[in-house]
Amino acid sequence: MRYNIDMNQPKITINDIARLAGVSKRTVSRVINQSPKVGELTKQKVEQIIAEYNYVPDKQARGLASSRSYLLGLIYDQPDALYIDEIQRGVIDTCSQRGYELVVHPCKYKSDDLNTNVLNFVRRSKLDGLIILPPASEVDALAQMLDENIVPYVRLVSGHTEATDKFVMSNDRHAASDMAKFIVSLKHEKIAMITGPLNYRSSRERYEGFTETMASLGYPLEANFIVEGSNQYESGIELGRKLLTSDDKPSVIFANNDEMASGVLKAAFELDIKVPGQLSICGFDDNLMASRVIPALTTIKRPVRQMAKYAANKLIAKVEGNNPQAIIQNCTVHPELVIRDSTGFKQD
Amino acid sequence: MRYNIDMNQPKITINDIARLAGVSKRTVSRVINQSPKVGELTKQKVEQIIAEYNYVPDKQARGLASSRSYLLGLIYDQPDALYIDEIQRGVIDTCSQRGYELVVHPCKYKSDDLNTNVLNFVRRSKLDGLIILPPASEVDALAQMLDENIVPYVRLVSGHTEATDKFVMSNDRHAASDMAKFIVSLKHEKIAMITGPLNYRSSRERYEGFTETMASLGYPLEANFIVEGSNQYESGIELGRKLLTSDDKPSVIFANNDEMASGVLKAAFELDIKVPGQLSICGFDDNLMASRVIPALTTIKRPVRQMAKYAANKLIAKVEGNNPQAIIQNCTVHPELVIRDSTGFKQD
DNA sequence: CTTGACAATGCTACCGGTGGCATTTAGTAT
DNA sequence: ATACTAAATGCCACCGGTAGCATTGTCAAG
Repeated sequence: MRYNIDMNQPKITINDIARLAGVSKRTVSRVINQSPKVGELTKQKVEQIIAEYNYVPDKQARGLASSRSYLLGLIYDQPDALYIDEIQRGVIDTCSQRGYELVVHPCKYKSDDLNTNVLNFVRRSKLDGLIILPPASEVDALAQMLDENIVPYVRLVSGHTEATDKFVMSNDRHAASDMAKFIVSLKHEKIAMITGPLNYRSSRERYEGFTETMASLGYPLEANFIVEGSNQYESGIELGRKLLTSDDKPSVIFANNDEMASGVLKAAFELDIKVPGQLSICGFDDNLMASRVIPALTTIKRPVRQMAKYAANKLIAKVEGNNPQAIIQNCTVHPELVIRDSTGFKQD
Repeated sequence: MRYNIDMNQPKITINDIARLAGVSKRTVSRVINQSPKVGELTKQKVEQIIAEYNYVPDKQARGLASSRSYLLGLIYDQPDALYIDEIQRGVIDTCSQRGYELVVHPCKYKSDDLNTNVLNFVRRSKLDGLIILPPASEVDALAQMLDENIVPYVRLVSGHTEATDKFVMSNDRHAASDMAKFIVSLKHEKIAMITGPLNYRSSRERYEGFTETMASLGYPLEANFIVEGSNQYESGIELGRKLLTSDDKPSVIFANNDEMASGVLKAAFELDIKVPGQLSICGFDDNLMASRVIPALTTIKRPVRQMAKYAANKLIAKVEGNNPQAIIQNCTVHPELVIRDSTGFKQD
């Protein structure tokens, strides 16, 4: 069996290519870097030789000379492995197309030394840029530090911002609004929401999108039907239990994410409340669990992979500096309602 | 606000350290690489300066000169994001301690060009070594190719092998055997198993461990109570449905993994079969879902993080070449039974 | 026919380390 | 004291690229 590449045979370098093409290495370098000041003819000649010998410039040498690494970093904290996995695959897709590699870096976003930690990470491997996932992406101090140190980055966030060069956005507000409309269409009137931590932008977006739409449709949420959770499963259980054991029970609970929605489901089960018969439950994210849980959750699906690709492309555009267009392109993504089995018409 | 590191201020290099310590850069290099041929006194002096100036050698320069990259690659395919996330965190833990970075590389393990793909990956970034996750870790052709190309690697697998220098192992057989004993202790007699694809080593280990122990305890499984699944959720639903609609129903189903066990649970729900009342269900892996599903699954927990650390340490040992001890150390991990709500005594 | 301007290409000094070999220093046997 | 050897350290070429500047070539304007 043969492979295209044989690491045993001495690696060909830019010098070899230069010699074979009968030009100087400087010219080969120009071709590699798509410099405009190369004769069309020479360019073709060199490119042909490069292709013929399957030459790939050495990233380390390139990096050493140009202080670049062709390495992108992914900063995340989130315990939601499914989300991260999806992101990674999306980023890697476009990374490998464009000659970059992805280095992953989990961290605790609310630790005091987040900044130092991340900066060290960048510095250790001379990373060319960073993609930052929520909730770390919401830490402005981090972004500011990166700005100060001239480290290119792209943040994935919920909500809208004008700084399109630094964000890939998800219109969670609109999606939450859709959820509100859907719930109203089911004739429910006693509606509760378990929000995420309201210091998170994503939580606020969803919360506001939902409650505002609800109000505008004539069903403003009662104060005691709005509770703030932690986005954790356990929090869903606890708050679900609380909502479902009060005298005045809601007939539908919208949770800020699927984790908590699953928790609510668990609480309902414990309390012997039928879903969706006596209670409808909705989540947000459409993570894997959402469809595995019984009954499967009605939720909102974000095009996570797409966001990842947007982010990678934008970041690479920033790193490479050409194509200013791509840098400022508005990358906003629109999550969609997914109706499954955890919701139903109001029963009396 | 100040950070330890300021990327704006010119980076200090080995030359600076050499000058400050009053020695040649070669000596500093020796200190960095822990060469034994440095005087104790000079060594301390240099180390002190290094610490004082927070000097970190440039990976690219180092790599260029020594043809190393301080980058480790993680090869995986598996759709189980939770598993991958856990592995990543484990690997990264030890990586960062030892000065390495992790580059991730998802791929389709049964594609024809797996070998070329992986080799390209290694070559592109001059990776120092590879950690290979199942099922890609079971592809011998891949390992062989890596051997031929002198790429260090460690494979994570289920089962045992003597080549302790190339594997981190999980004793799934023993764990499956424990599961068998547990089930027998619950007085069940009609026992079914949904295996994984039997061309996977892990599936065979679990299958054999379970059925052999069952037989030795006097409850050999009937042929029609052994069915082969794909490890996917859907497969669990389908096979669960099949087993539970036959005339002769099992009172317990052991699935090769939690994904399929969840599928079985779903099937039971559809068929209005109570779990664990009428049917007990067990899984394997203890992935996140196992505890979220209702009822929570009795399953087997692998110390995944630990395996990841073992793998990273072994790989680094191979890469660095010193410490032959660590290279051949037997890294076998023992998964444990986790009893939750999906199993119960046989009812009549 | 010169000269200038611009395009195309080459020369070469780095980038920040490593490693082979030379050199210096110190310790030991004779 | 002298020669010899091992330990400690320095010198310098090199890893494979990039980039500033020099050089060569071409064509049009003067």
